[in-house]
Amino acid sequence: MGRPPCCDKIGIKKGPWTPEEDIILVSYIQEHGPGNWRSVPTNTGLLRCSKSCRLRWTNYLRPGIKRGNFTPHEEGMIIHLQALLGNKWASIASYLPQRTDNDIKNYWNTHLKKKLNKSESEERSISENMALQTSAARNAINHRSTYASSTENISRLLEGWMRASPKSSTADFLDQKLQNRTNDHMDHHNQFPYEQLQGSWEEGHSKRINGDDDQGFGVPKKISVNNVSGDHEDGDDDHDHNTPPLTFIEKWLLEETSNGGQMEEMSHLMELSNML
DNA sequence: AAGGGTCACAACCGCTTTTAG
DNA sequence: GCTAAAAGCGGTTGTGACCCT
Repeated sequence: MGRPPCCDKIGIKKGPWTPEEDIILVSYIQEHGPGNWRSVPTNTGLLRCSKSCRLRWTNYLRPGIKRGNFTPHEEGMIIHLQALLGNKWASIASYLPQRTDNDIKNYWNTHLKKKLNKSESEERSISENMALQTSAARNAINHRSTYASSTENISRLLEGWMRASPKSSTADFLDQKLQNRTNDHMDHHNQFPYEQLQGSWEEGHSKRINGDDDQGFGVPKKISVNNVSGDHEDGDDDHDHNTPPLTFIEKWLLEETSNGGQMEEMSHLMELSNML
């Protein structure tokens, strides 16, 4: 038959995680690595279901997560990607490696949706006067162009994003937290393998970006069909080693930045994305 | 200062897909 | 190949913080 049940539902704790629970979970993952979530509650004694442990790790405790305000660049990326991919938050998050899908989803629901609705209605009132086309695709394109022309030096930001070592605020925070709370127990700077965890995670991300991961996200793969050929054959070995090749969307963002608009190309892209 | 409204975000719920037995 | 649990994902909710009157 199937697998044994992961955890019985009786006695499962719900609600916000306490710092103590966080420490237990992080310590366990430090030792055993992420994965095999079924065994986490049993082995740690946490009164949480495996699902809750996984979510807590991926959305909050995982190293490399950037918290706090979204940069205009990130905001623009999300708007772009949402217009292209829809509410595929996990796929969108794969292009923003320091943000979680949950974070992006929350930011979209609380900030960007309202923002776009507002500007959309403003645009609609203008377009009524000017008798412009008001198809959703064109609206989306206009939003993107506004974004692109208003953000400063996106290509630099993107480059920074691609190269940034996610020595994260989360890691620092946890380091600090662990140090504060369990000062007597361990030497965190030596024992906490953030670099290892980050490394494996980055590798995974890089694979996804490159489309090498057979079990990776479907959407970027689809997009890679349209990928500009020659990305990998540009001959810059250092680039290949240090930064993943640019995907279709990343290239597009860079090009848009340098060319401030490209409405026709965008229309074409929207048509393409609608076909996918 | 107090109370009501709004916002932001962590966490949960439920559905779908993947995988182990 | 089938079944059932694990894992993944998107939608929704609960709650604390903040703002306004």
